[in-house]
Amino acid sequence: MTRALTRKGEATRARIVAGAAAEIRERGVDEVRLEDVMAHTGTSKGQLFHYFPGGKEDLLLAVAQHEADQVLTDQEPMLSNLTSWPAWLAWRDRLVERYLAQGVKCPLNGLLGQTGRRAPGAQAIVTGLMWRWQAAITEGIRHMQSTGDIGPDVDPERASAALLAGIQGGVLLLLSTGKIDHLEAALDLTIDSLRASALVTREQEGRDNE
Amino acid sequence: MTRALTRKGEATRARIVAGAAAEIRERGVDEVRLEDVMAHTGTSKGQLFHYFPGGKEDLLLAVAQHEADQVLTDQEPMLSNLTSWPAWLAWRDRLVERYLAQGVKCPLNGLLGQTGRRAPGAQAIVTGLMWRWQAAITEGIRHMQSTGDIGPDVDPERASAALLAGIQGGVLLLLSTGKIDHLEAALDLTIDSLRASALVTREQEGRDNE
DNA sequence: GGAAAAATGGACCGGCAAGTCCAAAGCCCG
DNA sequence: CGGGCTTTGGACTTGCCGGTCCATTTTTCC
Repeated sequence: MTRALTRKGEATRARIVAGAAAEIRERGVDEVRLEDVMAHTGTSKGQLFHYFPGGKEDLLLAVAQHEADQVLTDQEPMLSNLTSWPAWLAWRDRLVERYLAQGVKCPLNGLLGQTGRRAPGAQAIVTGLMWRWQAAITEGIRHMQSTGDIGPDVDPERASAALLAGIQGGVLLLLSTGKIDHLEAALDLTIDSLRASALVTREQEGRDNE
Repeated sequence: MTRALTRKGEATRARIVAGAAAEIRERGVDEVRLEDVMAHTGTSKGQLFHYFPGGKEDLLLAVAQHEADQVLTDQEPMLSNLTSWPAWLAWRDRLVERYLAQGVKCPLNGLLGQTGRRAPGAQAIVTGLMWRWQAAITEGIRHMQSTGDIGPDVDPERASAALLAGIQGGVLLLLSTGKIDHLEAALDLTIDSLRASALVTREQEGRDNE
């Protein structure tokens, strides 16, 4: 049922999504007019509604999915290999670098809370993104626990929840203040505290051996 | 220059701001029509433009200021008295309680990033809010340092930046997932790590005395 | 090579909501 | 009490923009 797209159609559809995404990053979700997308991608209104029968909302959904996936791929291969402290730091640096470059243009920014309530699908996409993101971090913490680099008292779910919150808040503060400091502080302090969890354990072990 | 408002005018203006704020909390910024505000506050279009010559944007600005102030007053008197660990916990509880109650309706949510770029004033209001918020936390940390409840190695600016990021991210994740867990985790783990900073210092002192 | 399906272009419609305007009413103060 | 201000009501204008529709061209596939 799904397919009736020729190769050309596929390409056009992809061009529209990419162009719309760029436009949204530039201007913001609710500033983008279908007309802008048409101009930016060299397409006509007929095409837009051909490929996205649900109109704007439909297109927005596709863009959101596209961008959500992008967020995670941008963190690879670091995010999936949080297996040593240098790897964690590399991941941290990638995040900072990425968001510094992105600056104030957050494509998914508009999809939260009420803004996203009108499009339940968009909400779901963001939720899914957060879920996958946190799962990857949890995985990393578990691995570090297995090697003794993170103390066994740390609750991986809770710790990853806190770390993800720090990241999201850091980005949000970057958006509103233009400063990267909050993101850096949140990452560094949270990661440091994970490292400390192992040290404390080791100290205790050391003491036990005395 | 500022005043040409009679008492009645003042009251009407306040009624409009309060009503618009309520409407925005309920429906979201970009879903609210001037007409809704009129209906909700029993006013006419003439009045709206009389009190807010700049139209919708002008009104939105007033509402934003109103809500930003509210965010901080809601945390008082705890926020200004972070002078003992019980006080910190009380503040933490207040935050959780407040955002749990607010749930998914964040009035300032829409003002960030691109959405707020069209209204530079709104951006400034949010930035100001964040700045004041962080300053209060910094103050609390400094005080705890002065009593030895937080280690001297902690950088108050950096720590408060991280904590604020955790809070913002926690609220954002509450908005998108409906779960309060992230906010709680961020608050608890960050505060715990502040407590730990004092313990480490004490341990070191203890060892120095050995 | 030709029919069916997909892709494209763009004119047109319709509704919605912000903002304008002015006339009428009410309030303040000498 | 009366003139000039503020306040109020609401009809009207206006532009915008999403969505519809159909005619034309291109592709696909037998």
